[in-house]
Amino acid sequence: MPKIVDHEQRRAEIAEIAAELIAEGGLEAATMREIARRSGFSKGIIEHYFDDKSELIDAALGWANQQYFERVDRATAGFVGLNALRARLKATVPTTNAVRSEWKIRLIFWSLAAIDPVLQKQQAARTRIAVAHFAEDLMDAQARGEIGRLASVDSAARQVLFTATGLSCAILHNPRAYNKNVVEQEIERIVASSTAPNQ
Amino acid sequence: MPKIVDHEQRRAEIAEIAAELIAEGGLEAATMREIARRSGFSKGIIEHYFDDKSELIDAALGWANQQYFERVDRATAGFVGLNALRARLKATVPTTNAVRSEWKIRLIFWSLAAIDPVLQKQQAARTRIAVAHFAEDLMDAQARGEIGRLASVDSAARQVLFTATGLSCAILHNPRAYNKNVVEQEIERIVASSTAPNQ
Amino acid sequence: MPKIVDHEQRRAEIAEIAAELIAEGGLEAATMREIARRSGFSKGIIEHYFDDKSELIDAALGWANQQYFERVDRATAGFVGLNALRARLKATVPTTNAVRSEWKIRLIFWSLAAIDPVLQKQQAARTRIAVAHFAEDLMDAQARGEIGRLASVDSAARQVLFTATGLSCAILHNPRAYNKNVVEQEIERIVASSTAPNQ
Amino acid sequence: MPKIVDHEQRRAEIAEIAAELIAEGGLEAATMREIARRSGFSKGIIEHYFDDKSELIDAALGWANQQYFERVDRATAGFVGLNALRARLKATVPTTNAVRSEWKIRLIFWSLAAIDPVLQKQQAARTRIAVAHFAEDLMDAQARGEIGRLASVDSAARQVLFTATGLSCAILHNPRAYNKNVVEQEIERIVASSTAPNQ
DNA sequence: TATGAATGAGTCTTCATTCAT
DNA sequence: TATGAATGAAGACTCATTCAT
Repeated sequence: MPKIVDHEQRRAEIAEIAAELIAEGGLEAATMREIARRSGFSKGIIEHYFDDKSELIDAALGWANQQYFERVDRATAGFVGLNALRARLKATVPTTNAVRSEWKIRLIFWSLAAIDPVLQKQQAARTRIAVAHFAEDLMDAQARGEIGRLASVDSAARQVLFTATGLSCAILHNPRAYNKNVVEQEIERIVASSTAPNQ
Repeated sequence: MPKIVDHEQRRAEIAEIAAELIAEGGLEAATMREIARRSGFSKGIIEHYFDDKSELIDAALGWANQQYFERVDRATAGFVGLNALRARLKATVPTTNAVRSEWKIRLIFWSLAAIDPVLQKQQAARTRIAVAHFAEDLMDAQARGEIGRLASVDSAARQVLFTATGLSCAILHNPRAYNKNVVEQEIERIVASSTAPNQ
Repeated sequence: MPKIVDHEQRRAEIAEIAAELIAEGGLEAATMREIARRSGFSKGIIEHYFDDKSELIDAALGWANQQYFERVDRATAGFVGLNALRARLKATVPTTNAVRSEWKIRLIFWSLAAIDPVLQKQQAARTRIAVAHFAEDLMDAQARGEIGRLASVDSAARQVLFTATGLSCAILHNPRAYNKNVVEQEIERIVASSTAPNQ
Repeated sequence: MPKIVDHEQRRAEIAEIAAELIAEGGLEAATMREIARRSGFSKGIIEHYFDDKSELIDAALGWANQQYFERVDRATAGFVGLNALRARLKATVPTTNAVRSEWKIRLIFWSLAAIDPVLQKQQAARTRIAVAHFAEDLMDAQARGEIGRLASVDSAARQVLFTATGLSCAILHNPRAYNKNVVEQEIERIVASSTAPNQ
């Protein structure tokens, strides 16, 4: 009779610790040894749940991304159109430590994806999903008459994503320059600029 | 008298090789051994030019950044206002292999900077310089009457940078989706959106 | 369950080998590689037992010192007063290869301690212990009437230690000049001189 | 016409710097690089004066020893008998930084000599010379009637050397416990004990 | 399921030494 | 006489991975 352990939950637990370590000290800091130490498991047990280190890293990055989508879902719940867009942006941009960690991991993932074609495809897919979410908000806004007719919703959505990405990177490297007010203004600018009539 | 070698040039030579390796395989690929191998020098000689690996990595990142500024300078030479802005954006976005490499390195640097406060300051400074360049273009455009009066040149310049950043990341992870035409359209969109009258 | 190994014993085993190497060829000879080779273990396993090389060296020095105290305890067992003092001195002075090795290590440790304040404290403490043992012998001798009343037992004990130290260094560097008889005479001189009535 | 440089003086200059480095950080600290750096000469020039590193180390140790004898000569000049003995001891024991450095180097040399037969012979010779000097003082003291007839001058001289050696090591590792007064008492004790009538 | 002992490749770094100029 | 460029061996250390128990 085997001891009952939820395999998936255990994997997630380990992946989360790996993600934490990555956020704290980069990929190099996430050694099997340290993951084992911090999780309280032995080195062997981790190998039991993850064949490989790369598999573990994948899981850590996946975990971080899942956190992102769950958080955005919570943040946008109950909102539609421009308000949903605002909430989505607010939940995306690194203003809290949790989101900062997320962005650290994301940048690391991006730099890996810039090299590895497999990760590149994953990333392209994620970008598509993110654009789709922004597009949905914009279409709702259009439908509700909050904004005028956009020449291309998709194009506007991409602009939102791009600008939010650049803003997030800037915040990440200069958090002090971006307090709550400044960030809100920047978000308003993104919303206004992407939904301007002639776009 | 010792063999005559231009110390600085030799440093740049090695830094370039390191930058190449980083662009090809990430920081991990840039081992002293591989740098030595590819440069044709022995391992020891690299220590002669760089006290430390971190010093070498710094030099590699610095080299990449210098390449960027030199390239942008060449690209914008002879242009003013919106045309300079267009040229600057075109030279920034990763449409050639050289610029792709640059962006790979930049992302790695950013992910390091997200963790290391010293690099963070460097990056914040670079962001300021980049914004200043975009702002200059916009002010010229204003002065020449190419665009209307901007509420805030600095704000518009930041928007340009942010969007260009996001666009560049997207191109990096999905180069096929961004052929010459698409990229040009995106650049036009950035220009139009940041200089729209109500901004 | 993992392979069962007595962690402490294994540490002692490795420390002993390190001590041997140090005695044979100085600190420089005690490389991790050589310790691994001679112990029959791989290089990596030594890290498993010692975080650091300095920790390993500490252990080696500690091992040597422990050997010393155990040997002296055995040598003085059953003796009291002057006879204990004689036995203690005899067991201290490098007349056998084992004790020679011990003194080699001791000198290396002393030269390290001359530079490193932490080791200096350790050494000062060891000196105090050694003096205390000699003092005990002298007090017993006094109590038993073997010798007259000493002006200062502690002072006499220090003199014993100092002279024995100098003698040991001399023997170490000129073993041929100090055969069994000569050494015994020297020991007698130390005993006589430190317990002379007017001291 | 070659540049005029006093070969021997230059050697001594370099040897002194090496000795300094050894006293500060042990043998390991005396790298060719650091010696070159601190002396202001290039690495190559040092090789010009010393074929080998070991030759340089020898010179450094020799320099330190020479300093010792010169200093003792100065200290004992004008003194005879017991006063010369006292002055000699005072000049031997590490109460100043210069002498401390000397003892640090001496201990390092001793630990090398414990391993290397060649150095061992050198050291044995030095010991003989030191004993001879102490013996001379004692014979003068005898001749002048300062002390009674010694059973063996040589034996007493050796005792002086041994005790002074042990005392010096103790001071080296616990300088605070040995202020000027304590050291003078210890020296008096050495003199008294080695010249006691029944010795 | 779980442990941690053991391995060995690989990393950066330091160093004495050689040699062209 | 003098420089410092260049070499290559050797050092400590880290790490993912394997495996006996």
